[in-house]
Amino acid sequence: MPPKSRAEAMGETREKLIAAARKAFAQKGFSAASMDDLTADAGLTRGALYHNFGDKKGLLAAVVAQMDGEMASRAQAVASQATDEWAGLLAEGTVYIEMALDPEVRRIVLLDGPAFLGDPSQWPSQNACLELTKQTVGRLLEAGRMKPVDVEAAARLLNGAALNAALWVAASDEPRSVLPKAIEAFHVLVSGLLLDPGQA
Amino acid sequence: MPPKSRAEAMGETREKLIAAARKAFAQKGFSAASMDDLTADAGLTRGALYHNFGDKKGLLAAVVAQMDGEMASRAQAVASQATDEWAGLLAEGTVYIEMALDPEVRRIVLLDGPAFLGDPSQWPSQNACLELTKQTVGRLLEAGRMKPVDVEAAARLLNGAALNAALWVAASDEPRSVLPKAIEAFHVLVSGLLLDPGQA
DNA sequence: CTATTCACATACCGCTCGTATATAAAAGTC
DNA sequence: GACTTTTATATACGAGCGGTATGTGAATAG
Repeated sequence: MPPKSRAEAMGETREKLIAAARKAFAQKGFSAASMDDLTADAGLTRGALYHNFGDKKGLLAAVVAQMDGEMASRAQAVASQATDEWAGLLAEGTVYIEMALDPEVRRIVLLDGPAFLGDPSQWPSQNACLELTKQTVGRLLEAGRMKPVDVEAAARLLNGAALNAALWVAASDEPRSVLPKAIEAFHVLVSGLLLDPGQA
Repeated sequence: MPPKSRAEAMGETREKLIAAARKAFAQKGFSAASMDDLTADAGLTRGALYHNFGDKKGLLAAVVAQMDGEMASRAQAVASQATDEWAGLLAEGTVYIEMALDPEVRRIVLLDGPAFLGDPSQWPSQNACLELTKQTVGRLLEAGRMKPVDVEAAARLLNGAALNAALWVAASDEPRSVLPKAIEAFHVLVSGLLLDPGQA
């Protein structure tokens, strides 16, 4: 094994810290997670953390960016397998709801992220999930299949509805029985955007 | 002025602390707000706070309960003036969006509340806003004007969409020009729940 | 009038984040 | 290849935080 170059060694520590932070933030929440414990868990100290991410919020931003990217690519993979654009939008929303059942996603991306980093539209990661939904909505509008609405407004409402549905499902006593209700209600709600109900 | 009874004196300190907390939480956010500063601002010390609310989260819960109640009563007042139930639901959602433009509401009820107290459906305050929407949806379902969906699911999705729309509006560069877009998109989306589009 | 309760203040402790400093290894230079 | 510089990480320190344990004086009860 050749000696690691400086750049790739630093990349590894960044990955280790982000992985440890993901676990700690998901388990204890952002504000209750200790940076001493977190860095020790990664075999490092706070020195590495401050050098790489500036401060605690910088680390959160990096974690959120990573998870947001993962979520978006998964959503895109699902949507691309749909038969048409409209089915793709429905599938995209559905998979957002399902992904938000993961406690890690819920706590970090949906709760602590907005509370400590501000609105997702201003995140450094550019919020890949929201961008993806905007593109899908834009294509549907161009195809003349949707009522004329503002693209960004529609995307925000769709994401908001999906994510809130997921929070509800996750907090319920029997998530597995509540999930289909949430998905069905989401589909009904989204149908309001459809221009010609006969096409649905 | 007669000497204050013990009970009403305690009520006054509770009110003073809640008022000071509302201001502090809105300005600095829950986690950054200092309980020493906050209580001193109310002319008290942390002793009063721990005696009345148990801990910092207890104070947040009390603040959220108060604000949630205020929002629900305002929404009910607006909805009750609508011509029919359907218009009432639309008006209710619209006023939620508008209320969420208040920075105090946004920060405390929409961001810090869920992050530190968990899902709104489990708040001690019982979440009056959500309850109100559920009742409205329930009446529309009984009247046969809505597609058959789960009441709670529909209410959660509607609130989620409205609140997320508000977060988007508030974070935008020109809230005043974006607000009507959000409201219109909300109305279009909600129309998906309507059974007979001709009635809208 | 005495005894008790209790609402609030004070004192203290462990822990946390951020910074300032130290160190050792890689990278650059000739 | 030796010397200097850069820099990625570790260490040390201080200010401030929340929570608890304890003190205190006024309102209540008998």
